[in-house]
Amino acid sequence: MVPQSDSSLHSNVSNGSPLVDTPLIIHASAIRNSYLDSPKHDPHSPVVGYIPTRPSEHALTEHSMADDDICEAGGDVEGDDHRPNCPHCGDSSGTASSTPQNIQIALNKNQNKLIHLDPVPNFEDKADIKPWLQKIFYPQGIEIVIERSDHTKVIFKCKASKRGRKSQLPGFTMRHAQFGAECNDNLLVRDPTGPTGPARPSTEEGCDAENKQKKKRSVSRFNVCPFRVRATYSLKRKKWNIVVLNNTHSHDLVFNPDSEEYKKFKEKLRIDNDVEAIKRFDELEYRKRANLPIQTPMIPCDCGLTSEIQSFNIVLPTTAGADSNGPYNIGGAGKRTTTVNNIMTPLEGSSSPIVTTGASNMPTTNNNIVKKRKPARRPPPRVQRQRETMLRRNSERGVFQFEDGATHSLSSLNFDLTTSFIDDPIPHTSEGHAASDLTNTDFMASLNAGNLVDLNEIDFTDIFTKPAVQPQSQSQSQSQSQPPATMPQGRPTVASTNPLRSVYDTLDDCASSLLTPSLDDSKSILEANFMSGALYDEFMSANASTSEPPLPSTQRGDVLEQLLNPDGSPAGKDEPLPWLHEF
Amino acid sequence: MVPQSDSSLHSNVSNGSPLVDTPLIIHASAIRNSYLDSPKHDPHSPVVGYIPTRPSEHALTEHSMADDDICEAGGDVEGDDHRPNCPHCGDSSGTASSTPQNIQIALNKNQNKLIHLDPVPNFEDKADIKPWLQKIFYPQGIEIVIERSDHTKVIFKCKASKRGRKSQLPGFTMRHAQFGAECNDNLLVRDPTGPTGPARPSTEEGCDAENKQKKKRSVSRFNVCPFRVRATYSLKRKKWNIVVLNNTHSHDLVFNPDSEEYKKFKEKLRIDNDVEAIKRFDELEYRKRANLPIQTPMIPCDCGLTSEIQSFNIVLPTTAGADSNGPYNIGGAGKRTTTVNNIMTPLEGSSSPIVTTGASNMPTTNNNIVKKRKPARRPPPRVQRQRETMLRRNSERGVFQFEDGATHSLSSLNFDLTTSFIDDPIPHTSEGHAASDLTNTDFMASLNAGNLVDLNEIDFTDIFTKPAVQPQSQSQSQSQSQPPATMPQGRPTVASTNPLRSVYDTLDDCASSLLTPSLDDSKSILEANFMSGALYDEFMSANASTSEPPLPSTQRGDVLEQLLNPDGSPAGKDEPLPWLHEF
DNA sequence: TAATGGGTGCACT
DNA sequence: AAGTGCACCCATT
Ligand SMILES: [Zn+2]
Ligand SMILES: [Zn+2]
Repeated sequence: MVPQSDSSLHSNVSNGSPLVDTPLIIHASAIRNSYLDSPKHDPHSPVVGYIPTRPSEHALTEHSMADDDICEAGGDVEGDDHRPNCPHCGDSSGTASSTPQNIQIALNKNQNKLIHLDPVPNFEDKADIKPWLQKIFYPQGIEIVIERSDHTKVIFKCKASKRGRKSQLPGFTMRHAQFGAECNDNLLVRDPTGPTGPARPSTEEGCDAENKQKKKRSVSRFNVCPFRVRATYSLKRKKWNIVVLNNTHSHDLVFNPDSEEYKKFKEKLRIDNDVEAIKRFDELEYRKRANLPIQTPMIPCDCGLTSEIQSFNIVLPTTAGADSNGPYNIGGAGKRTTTVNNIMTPLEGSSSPIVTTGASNMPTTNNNIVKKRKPARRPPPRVQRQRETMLRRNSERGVFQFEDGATHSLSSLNFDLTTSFIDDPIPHTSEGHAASDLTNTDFMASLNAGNLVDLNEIDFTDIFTKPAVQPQSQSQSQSQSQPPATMPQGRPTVASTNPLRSVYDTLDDCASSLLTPSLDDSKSILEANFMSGALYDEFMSANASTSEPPLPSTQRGDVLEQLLNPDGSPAGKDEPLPWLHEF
Repeated sequence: MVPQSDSSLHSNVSNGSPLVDTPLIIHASAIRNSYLDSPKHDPHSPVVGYIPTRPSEHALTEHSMADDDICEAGGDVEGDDHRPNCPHCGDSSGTASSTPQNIQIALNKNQNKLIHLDPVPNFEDKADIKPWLQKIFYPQGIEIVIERSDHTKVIFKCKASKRGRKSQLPGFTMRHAQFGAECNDNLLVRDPTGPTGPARPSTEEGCDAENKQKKKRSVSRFNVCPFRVRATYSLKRKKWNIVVLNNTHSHDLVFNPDSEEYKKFKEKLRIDNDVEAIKRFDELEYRKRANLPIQTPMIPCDCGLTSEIQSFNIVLPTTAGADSNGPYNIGGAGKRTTTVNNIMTPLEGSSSPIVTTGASNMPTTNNNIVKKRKPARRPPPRVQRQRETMLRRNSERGVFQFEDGATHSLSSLNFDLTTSFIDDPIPHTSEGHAASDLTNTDFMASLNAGNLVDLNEIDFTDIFTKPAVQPQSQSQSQSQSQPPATMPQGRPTVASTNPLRSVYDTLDDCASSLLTPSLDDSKSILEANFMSGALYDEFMSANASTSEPPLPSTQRGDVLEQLLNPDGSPAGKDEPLPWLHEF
């Protein structure tokens, strides 16, 4: 039934955050996998535009022409007729390709914020997805857990933060103060997020002002973070598709190398002999343990608008339609929003409306930019094979692209532990948790100077594929000398602090539903990405402000060399890596 | 901290239903297991009195004297000093026995409604507990699921009802209408019960009156039923203890033989060759499938106050302290309360106070009765062995005892499917779901005529014990000719419709937190108990009003006979049992 | 410590 | 953004 479907859709879009989000375009990063394999997710769900990558070898030929298309999102407002023909959108016909006007339609509708991680490995096992995602999100300070899964779907979300008092973790644990009793009865009402945790309402004990200070109120801290990663398996395409649903967090992003989950993850890397990843994470761990405010650069964006990614840190005010009735803790976030918005955009944390429709607010010039950029970014089909390897690499870096064509990492990482970890779902009225002033424009801008091309990245795709698939991957990894397809060919990296204010505004709109509180300025804001190591080198050498020495050459050995000489890399993760001491 | 403990306690008592409940005394039914093994539950939680059974072979000798004691509940109001010395209450000293004044103290406090299922099998495997409980609760229309478990604890609760439209179950499924959009935003706030389900708030779509009639609002129906069964393993005693926490339901009790869980349960019975149980459930199934308004008699009470068990069906109004802030859906239940109370006690669904303190309302005579009965019911330690078998039997019948000494089944069962199944946690303002008028006083009263002694009950304890333990059980089952210890020795069954109004009132108080809505009078009210078959026979023959023919003799063959001749019983559960046609 | 309470990962349905 | 059954946890006392 249409009403059924529509209402269903609304529950996700309008209810959750009825805000109008600008469509996001993932940076079609690397991989041999055909985007044609992406599963059709809920046709009623708004689909974001994306830049498809090269079709895989088994890709349907009729889809190869979609190479330059943009799978734009169909808003649920008008209906679902204007479904794009993008395979991501579930179009199995594969005959019609998305047209520019489709993009316009998509942009002009209320759309959810979905980020397609298009080229993903051909996971043979559902269990391979999580490690792959962990590689991407751990460096971003995001610990993912499975919210739900079945044969054809895995929903990831942020791990619930440990509530209450001091965590059991030894060293510094970002465990924050157990938030005082905030009388936010509405919180749980608004937060249906946690599918597992019981919604412990703030009962009388919780809200009656100065009741027992300890507030034993079994603070069932509902997991309110709206961030989701949805992996769906398309039986038709026989491929997993991964989409970031809400690139938004109700908490700080903190990499915690002490978490049990991370240890398991790390152990798996060792078992898989994933030396490159091990190195990367050893680096991360060292920085973390040394409490070094080292800033891992975020994945630079080829559009030169990297700094705009900061808008992701903006907590938008509750927007029209959602206000405090949304399923998410919009109301609570609204308070933080004020703080955050003061940083990026002085929206005054109003539960309003500045955000109407992302696309509508977006100047057409931006749209045009998107459209214009796509072709430029997309090499002709004949370079397909070469690009695939590079695309995969970037994919593993967690590189994504906005509609403006900018590639950004999904989130920022706060390495500094001094920050009171805001895992408190209860919206403190600017309790200080959301202390904020992201005056790191310089930092972000400096990232633009980084060289985006990394020829020494190891291909991690094989890790998640069964040995049988590895030969293919191996051969692909040989073609590392090719620049990543994510890099606009011949298109110069635009170093801009705020050259495209219109785009900036667009991003703000896009982040209308973001809850991520601002990061304390006292802490270092880090944009880390799991495969940013080499990029980091480039960045460090190119960016004097951070003045970080380049990583040792071991970081960039070619694939075979590293695979054959796994011990050549500093695998000891608990002892400071020599080359890390330089930081 | 006392305040800490108190608040914790209140969250269960005062918050959930701050009503003052009269302590419940389980009918120390059969089993060889020593009551000494019962775990000490939260010392701050009100403990109900109980009649301990014989200590087991490994029972501490110093506890055998507690045989005639009553483990009374210590209210959390005054503190926890007056802890009874009952092993159930966690008193490991075992030296001092509960005194009558202890009972008085307990009765005079606000107490939780805890029902100890004292003699339970010595489960060797945690997984054996659920089937054992299923035997007890399935016939009562209660499908239990595990809410949480670990090595030392299993918490059961009612299975969440299937929400939304027609269930997938073939025949009649008591799935009711997907409750219309009741704007009960508070509901979820008040219902922290479900530890697993997300609290889907009634968002704007849910409450904005006539929004899409379908109300797709992914009706996350929080599982609001407060009913809990807690099985805890005492490392000290090396024994499992089982307690019914809230003998209260936010829904009708309907036996659904079509549920998958039930089928599994039934299959397990077959695997275990539990012919007697299979027969019992075949009978239940037949009645259900035939939609026969056959009334399975509730377990008669030896105190002659069986009809008072009906108070369990009373939904008490939200009481002082809890009102709508309780963790449970008290507010919603309050509305139903009106309906229900109109039946049993015209409390006018007020959130009030007729109920103050169960004990205080209870005449001391009742307390005296309890005290007096204990000795009479408790044979001297020397008959210990013999009684254990019988005790176990009654235990498996789910026989419980109130402080008044009456033994009741825990709940009533509504077999009639025409009833709109009230699994809607959202409190309808007397939407008709809680249609009610329990004018079955005659029926209930007639139950008192039933013969309580059942010498033909099979001992099911073996079923849940490993084969290694079976020999013991087998030998025990030989002593069936012994009357169950639960039967007052020489004490006549008191047939009373309402002879003890004071006790009746007490029971009302006791049920102050009950949420179970009234049953439609148009449906048959059934008090079923899994081992009630033989009792049923007695009842049928003794009670002309129901005029049910006695069950075939196969129902009462002795243990060995049935075990050796499992095929002799009508195991075909899908075909009507011949002897059931008579109903 | 044992006991008792609760959060939450996550797959089953 | 399936809901929930269930267990592995953790926290408190
Ligand atoms: Zn998050
Ligand atoms: Zn229930």
